[in-house]
Amino acid sequence: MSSRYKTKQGDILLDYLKSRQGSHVTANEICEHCKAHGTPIGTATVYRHLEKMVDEGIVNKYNIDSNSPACFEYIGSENCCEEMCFHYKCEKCGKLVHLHCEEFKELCTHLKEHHNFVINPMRTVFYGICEECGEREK
Amino acid sequence: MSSRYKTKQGDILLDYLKSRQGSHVTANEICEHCKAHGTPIGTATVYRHLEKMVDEGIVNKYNIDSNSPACFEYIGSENCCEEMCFHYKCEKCGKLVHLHCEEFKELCTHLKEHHNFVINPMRTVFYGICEECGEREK
DNA sequence: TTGCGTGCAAAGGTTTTGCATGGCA
DNA sequence: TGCCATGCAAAACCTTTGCACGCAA
Repeated sequence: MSSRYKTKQGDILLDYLKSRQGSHVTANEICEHCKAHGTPIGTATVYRHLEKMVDEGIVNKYNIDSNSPACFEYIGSENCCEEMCFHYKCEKCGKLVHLHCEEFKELCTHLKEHHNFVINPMRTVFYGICEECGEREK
Repeated sequence: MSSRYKTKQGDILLDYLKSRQGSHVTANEICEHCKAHGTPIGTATVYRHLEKMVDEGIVNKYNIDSNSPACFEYIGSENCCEEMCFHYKCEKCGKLVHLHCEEFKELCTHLKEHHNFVINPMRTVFYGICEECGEREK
């Protein structure tokens, strides 16, 4: 955490998120995990930390369905930002893939020039079906 | 509606959704509209119809943010997929904008050809800062 | 000591559900 | 007549907020 104060709860949360890197977690799952490990953390605290991390760009938040809880995923701080990478997530297997691609850069430029929209690559995720899952369905 | 019974409420809802084709509406907006037009329809009824229409595939449902209401959009029975529309959402003001754009189609093609990823435009939302909010910050 | 972090409980907002009533066929 | 649709109110859920207390620096 790059919060002002370093706290036990912040450390635990960050560690847990890191340990789950590559998959996603709900706020409730985090709470359950902490409780099960003898260090319960209040829901509000969990949400407050998650929000902060999302702002910092080290965690992504996905809203899959308005009725199911949001999913969070640790993505770290070093990769991406200036590199203009983006992510796509497979709706079938849940795999999250990082891509560096000129084509995406072009789209960003286009959005900016023609639609005056400055994209935030950290938060934008493409949903769809990945190669493996596509093959499997044939 | 292709429900079992044809009802006044079903007709009104479908008509309204059709009249808003190309944009999206929340359940609450629908309720307000109906109330304002002298034919109030219960929230539960609105949701029940929307759910049915989504199942039938004539309406799309977008979940932008876990805290804001879901958006619904009439797409009819045939078009959608070839239209390749997409959405972008402003992180500042929360505005959701709906675009039909060739550039996006190209990105989809590219992702498919070079990365073997078949994008789902229904679910993909671009996040960033819109024109107005960008201006305001200068 | 200062002021952020925490946790509880309550609030806020969206969506679903139970149930009695109304309306279509 | 039989059964689905409706609407109200309440429930269910996720998430945020208010507030008093605890803890880091």
